[in-house]
Amino acid sequence: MSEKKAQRPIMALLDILGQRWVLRIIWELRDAPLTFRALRERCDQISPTVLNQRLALLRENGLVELGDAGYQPTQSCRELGGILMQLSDWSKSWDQPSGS
Amino acid sequence: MSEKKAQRPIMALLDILGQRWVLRIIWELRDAPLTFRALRERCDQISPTVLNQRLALLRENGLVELGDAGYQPTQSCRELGGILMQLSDWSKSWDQPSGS
DNA sequence: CCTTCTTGCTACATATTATGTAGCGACACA
DNA sequence: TGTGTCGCTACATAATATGTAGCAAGAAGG
Repeated sequence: MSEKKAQRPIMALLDILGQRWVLRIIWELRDAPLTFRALRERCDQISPTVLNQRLALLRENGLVELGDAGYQPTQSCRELGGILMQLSDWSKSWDQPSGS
Repeated sequence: MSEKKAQRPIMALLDILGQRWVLRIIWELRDAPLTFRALRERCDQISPTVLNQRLALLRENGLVELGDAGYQPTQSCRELGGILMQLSDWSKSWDQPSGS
């Protein structure tokens, strides 16, 4: 496949989080486990192809796991989710443009 | 263009940060301003087409600005960069897979 | 004026990635 | 034997990124 892997952890992390839908998936799993299909609905009906690719990636990297109730963040990822909560807080005071 | 804009701030933010190279760009600008070309080099020679698109996006959203010394994060974005630093800290204790 | 830098950025053909829709195989309940 | 769910796959089409070349503008020197 000839894919190069980032050397420093932060680079590897940014590589993963920077992929489309990844941040969103982690965000949607923040509260309760979701089934594959429920997760699709939360993510604007993302195509199952990509959702599966992302979930595989997140599972390989120990961020998400599939339990009885559906997909859920691992213990490790829950700390990461806490950081996303800070993003949420920050975004509330963020001065967005009012739509071109 | 028919692009839909996310309603809640966090969604809008995740939409932006979830685009390829965006997290990386913000990360690379954390210390000192960088010129367009210097930024390209830092980002593994990302194609100028995409770099320009992302910089335009970040500028429209008040996250990055072009000063005399090059591109730099806005005051607002510097807080966001602080959150990325937490990601960096977290990544150090993150248990990555040892390469397939 | 004429080079020779560097700057931000654009053009465009090619390659990679995502979307949308249909549906499979397994399991549960009736 | 239906009817429902589940995770997930196939595949054609559309959207996005890559890689390379190069333009126009500004500064510095001769």
